[in-house]
Amino acid sequence: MEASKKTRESPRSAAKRAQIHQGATRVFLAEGFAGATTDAIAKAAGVSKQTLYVYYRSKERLMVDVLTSLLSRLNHDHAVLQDERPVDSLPALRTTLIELASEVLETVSGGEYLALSRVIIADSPRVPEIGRLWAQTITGGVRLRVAELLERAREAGIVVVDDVEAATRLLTGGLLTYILPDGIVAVNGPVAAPERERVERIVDLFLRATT
Amino acid sequence: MEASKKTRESPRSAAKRAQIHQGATRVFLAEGFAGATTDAIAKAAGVSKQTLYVYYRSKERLMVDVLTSLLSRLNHDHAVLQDERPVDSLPALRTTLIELASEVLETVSGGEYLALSRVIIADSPRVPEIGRLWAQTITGGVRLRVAELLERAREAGIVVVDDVEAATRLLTGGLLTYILPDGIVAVNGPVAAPERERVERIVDLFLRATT
DNA sequence: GTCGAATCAAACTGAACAGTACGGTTTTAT
DNA sequence: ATAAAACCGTACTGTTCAGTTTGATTCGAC
Repeated sequence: MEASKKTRESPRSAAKRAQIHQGATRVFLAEGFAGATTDAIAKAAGVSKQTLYVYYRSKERLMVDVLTSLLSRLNHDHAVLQDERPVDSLPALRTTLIELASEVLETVSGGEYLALSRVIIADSPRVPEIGRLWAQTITGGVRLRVAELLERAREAGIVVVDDVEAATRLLTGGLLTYILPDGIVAVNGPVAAPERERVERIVDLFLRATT
Repeated sequence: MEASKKTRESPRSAAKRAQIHQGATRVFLAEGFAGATTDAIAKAAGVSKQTLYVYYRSKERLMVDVLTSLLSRLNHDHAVLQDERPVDSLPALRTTLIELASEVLETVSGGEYLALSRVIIADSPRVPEIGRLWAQTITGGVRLRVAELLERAREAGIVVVDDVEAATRLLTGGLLTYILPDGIVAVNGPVAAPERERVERIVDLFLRATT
């Protein structure tokens, strides 16, 4: 038996809260902030509107919570952004970069990431901190990661780069063009991620500039 | 029915229409579609709401008109996208690419382009043709242009590129990272365009991969 | 000056929607 | 079994806003 006292705080049951969160995620991604009505969210979550307002004080709070979780989840899904990877030989660096690129492009070309980005960009004037978080999350994270890999490879004498920042921009930007200017407005489902071979060609081209 | 009489067409005076158009542009860029009220637009244009609805049948029509004009204007401002440029020597190619990059980055980092992009991205689910137009307008246009320049340079034996598309993506993407993932959510005015020297470094790095 | 077209200001209509109130039903703990 | 807590559905409130109506005023041609 638990001796926990029933403190009357906002969350009564974590499961219910998750259920609302989940329904709201679907509706916000599909409709954006303005387009998502609280009635629709309640219905999608299988919950009465009343209950929704017990768990979340306002529609805006709910959305910030939903977007933040989504960003955090998308970020943590990327082992390649966290794990140690070998860069101690040119083939190793090449493999690492290709893996990183493929994995990230996979995520970023999914309908979920694109829809999320659309919502965040639209509302960034109103909720600027979410905008900043978004910019840091995948694209920014990848840039940091690539910069770090290149730096290590340079110290190991594998590559020659006098301007790590420029090199990083070149590679990450080159990869993301497949998604970002185009996919963001391609509304009909996810956009096609470039095939592995194409990614390899870009990485190889990039490596020609650094050796 | 008599086809005689005077057909009451939408525009009565081109000047008034332009006046409304101009006011609406300001308000839409600042507030987005949802945030812009027709009252605010009428006020900004110095026109009564009544008159506004004489010239435009709905708020949506007005916005499509405004966005389309903006895109077209931004596009035609770029001489470097239209004019013939020399690529018959490596220094000439280099200069051409740097000029192209600088000019485009100048436009694209301006608050107007970023605000416009935000609005279009937000509403692309509702008005997909504007989204497509946007993707083709500057970023897409630059990509076509760079591809063409590289192709010509390759035929002239100036550079070695076995995959023009990959090379194009690498360069344009590398340049646009300065703006696109970051600037789009940086709401406080325009974002800093990279200085000339930085642009030169990216172009030089890119050229190392193609020679 | 006169007449009609264009414009203006302000009030109105109807719909959408965030958030609340309320009365009834289910769940959970004891 | 019982009561409290959580939940449900529906209806209500107040507000915002696109688009319309009204009725008055200005402008331009003749």
